[in-house]
Amino acid sequence: MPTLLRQHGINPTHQRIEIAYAMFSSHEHLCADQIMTIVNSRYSETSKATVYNTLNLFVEKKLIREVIVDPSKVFYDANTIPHHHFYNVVSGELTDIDSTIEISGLPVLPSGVIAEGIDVIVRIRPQRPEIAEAVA
Amino acid sequence: MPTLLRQHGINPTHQRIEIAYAMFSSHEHLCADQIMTIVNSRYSETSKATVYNTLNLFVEKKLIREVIVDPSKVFYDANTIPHHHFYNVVSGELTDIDSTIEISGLPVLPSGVIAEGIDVIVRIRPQRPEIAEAVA
DNA sequence: CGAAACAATTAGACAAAGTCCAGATATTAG
DNA sequence: CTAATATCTGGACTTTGTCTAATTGTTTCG
Repeated sequence: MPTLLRQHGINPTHQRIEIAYAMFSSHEHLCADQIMTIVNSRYSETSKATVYNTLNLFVEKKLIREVIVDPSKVFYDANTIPHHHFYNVVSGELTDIDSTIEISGLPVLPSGVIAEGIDVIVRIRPQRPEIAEAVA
Repeated sequence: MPTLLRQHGINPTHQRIEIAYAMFSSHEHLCADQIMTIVNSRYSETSKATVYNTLNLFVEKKLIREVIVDPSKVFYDANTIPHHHFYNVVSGELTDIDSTIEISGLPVLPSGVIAEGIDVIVRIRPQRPEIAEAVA
């Protein structure tokens, strides 16, 4: 893990290793708050500021990426290989789409800008939302 | 405008008409805060709570739709015809993609869920970000 | 070794978006 | 007119995230 951080130009400190470990061992999409809980679950203490700083640093260094689908919080994805997502608008659950999606008909970019990436989000909801809501 | 609201099952009150008017006369993507400014720019007073309640009501009644691209605020789109967006990650600007985009290779949905819609977001950034940042 | 110099972390104050609530106002029905 | 219902309001509150100033940790190098 320290090697992985160094490969991305990140000085591997204790807290950064813990946070990277949390990100890469969970194969879910976590938000800052969840990371903070995981990292502080044993006994150690990593501050909120450090969790946020570190996640932003990881994004900047392209170790992980942000997924913006929930109006109230950012998800982080340890998988930086281009792929897309299902987002359950009722439960807030975010999952990977495994198949390869082809997009055609993309327009020419406005001049002066370059593309940074394409996000495809398939918004889904339970067939019987009452049930899903009752469970939650 | 009252007719449009009624067609969507919305009781047209003074505030709701003002907010709908703001949404439909601007051909940009506005956020709650901007709507509030517009609606209160003349002399009238519409409270924050009403702006948020009304926008949520409009979304629920499918008069407008939410666009989630910015980690800190929700944009609203008066155009409910399926279409996709450019999002300038540096300036925060959100614009429509005019061309028709075809998506193939979509997976089967997980069982028990139905699709609500598909969002394609092409994230863009200025070629020389330093300049764009300096301007902003 | 020990003292600068620099990097990273921390607690807590702060900011912004959005929700909630209890009371005040409108509106409608009869 | 009055009761019932719908809507609106200010302000307190919550949540996510940022900022800052002080502290701690780590290098460097004489």
